[in-house]
Amino acid sequence: MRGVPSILHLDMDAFYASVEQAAKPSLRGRPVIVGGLGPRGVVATASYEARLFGVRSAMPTAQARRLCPHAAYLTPRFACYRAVSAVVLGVLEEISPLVEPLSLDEAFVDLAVARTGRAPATGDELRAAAESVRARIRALTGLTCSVGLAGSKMLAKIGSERAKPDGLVVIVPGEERTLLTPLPVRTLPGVGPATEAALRKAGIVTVGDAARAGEDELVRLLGRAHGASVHAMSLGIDDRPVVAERDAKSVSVEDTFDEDVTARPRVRLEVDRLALRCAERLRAAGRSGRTVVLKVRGPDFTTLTRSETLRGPTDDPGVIREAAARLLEGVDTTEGVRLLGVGVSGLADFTQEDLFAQAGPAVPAVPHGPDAGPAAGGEPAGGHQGAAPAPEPGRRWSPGQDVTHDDHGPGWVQGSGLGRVTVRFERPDSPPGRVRTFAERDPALHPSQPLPLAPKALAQDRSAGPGRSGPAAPGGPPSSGASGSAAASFGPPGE
DNA sequence: TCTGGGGTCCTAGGACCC
DNA sequence: TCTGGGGTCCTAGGACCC
Repeated sequence: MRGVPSILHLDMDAFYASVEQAAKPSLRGRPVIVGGLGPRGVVATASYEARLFGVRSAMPTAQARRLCPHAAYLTPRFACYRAVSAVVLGVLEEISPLVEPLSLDEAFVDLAVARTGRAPATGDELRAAAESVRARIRALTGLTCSVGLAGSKMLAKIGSERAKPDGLVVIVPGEERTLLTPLPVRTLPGVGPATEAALRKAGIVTVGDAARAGEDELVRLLGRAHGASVHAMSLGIDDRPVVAERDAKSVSVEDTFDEDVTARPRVRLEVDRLALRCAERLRAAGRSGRTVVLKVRGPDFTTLTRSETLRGPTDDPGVIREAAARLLEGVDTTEGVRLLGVGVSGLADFTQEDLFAQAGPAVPAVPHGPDAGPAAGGEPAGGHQGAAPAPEPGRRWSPGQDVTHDDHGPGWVQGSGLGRVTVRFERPDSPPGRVRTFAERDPALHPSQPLPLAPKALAQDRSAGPGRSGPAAPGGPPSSGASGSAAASFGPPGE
């Protein structure tokens, strides 16, 4: 808790959808939905135009299609979102060394620590710093964001929520309780559907109710840590510091199949693939871990996990694959599986080279008792039963994907099927483009890299300086570093 | 209309050790 | 012969977040 609102929470507005609209001129002002497009996909982000039809994040895409059939439905392009996110983080890091990213589109910043010179100290200076951040992000990316300023993380986040879209809300220290009291308990971080239901049963509906209930009662209802935390938050007490650089503690990959997979050999094959993908990610991150986790979700959506801790950390694909395979032998999949996942936790900073330590489990392997492998015998050796193949990255044309045609230049895939692909030829800085249709195997059509957003805005920013950053912006001179790295970071290929 | 993928943190029970 | 408490590690599950 601080006497000045020096914690900033920034949230990009409808981030994935807004990036798509910035990259694809024909989609501006239209409903855009980014997410999984398969039969079991869900919405990741809906543009504000799509929200008018009731489409929300986490909604099944099939439901979104009924609510808003005329929207553009696009597959996420994470390489592009990561590049834009890097530009945004660059802006934040210009003003403070203490930046804590929460995801590609959200971050906390501690404004009490300056990158250069004196940190903004008064309410007016803090507000000016926040407005300059918003203006700079807009200039560099063309995108809008919402910002909350408060004396704690919780309130800064509540502030940015209330600022949406494209606004700034300052929560003045001293007014926290008045603001919080009437809000639904669900507003507090850590209160989800289950906690909300448990509290409602006890007659606790608002933040004020929770504060009045007292810590002992909340601990009784929610358990030690959770109860104490909800109680403190309900009083506006939140001393969590902004923490930069947090090392990942686990790495995992998972796939939901278009149809449940029942054939045991196919289940084993998918677990193998996932284990190899997981090892790749681990190695790419330069990490290794001791505990291998297998995740299995059945047709009824119940999920189980099985884990095994090795004697030493590993990033060896073979070791991870064998551990995952051992774990699978202890799981009955005769009813079929909806999802499989493989993860590694207990991450170490270094890669252990000791092969002996990697060779086996730390505890005796899964006992080969009566319940060790229930399905092993009666498995129909059958074929693949129509289940869709695992996603093949990059093989098929997917809606939203960047492409280049030898004659027509850069564009993006609007749709495909029946041996044909439709492509719209436009760029972030062009007028809305035309659509052309090709054979799926047309040798002149190639997957390509995302183009940088708003190059005009970038050029303008370089020649004229930051348009609205105001007098004596505390972030120091507009660095060309952010825009330079912006362009550079569009280089590396996505998957 | 059934419900993605990547994470984090907490709880609880049993094993094992002192 | 019976009884005890604390600490750590491992496993499994669940809630929550974006």
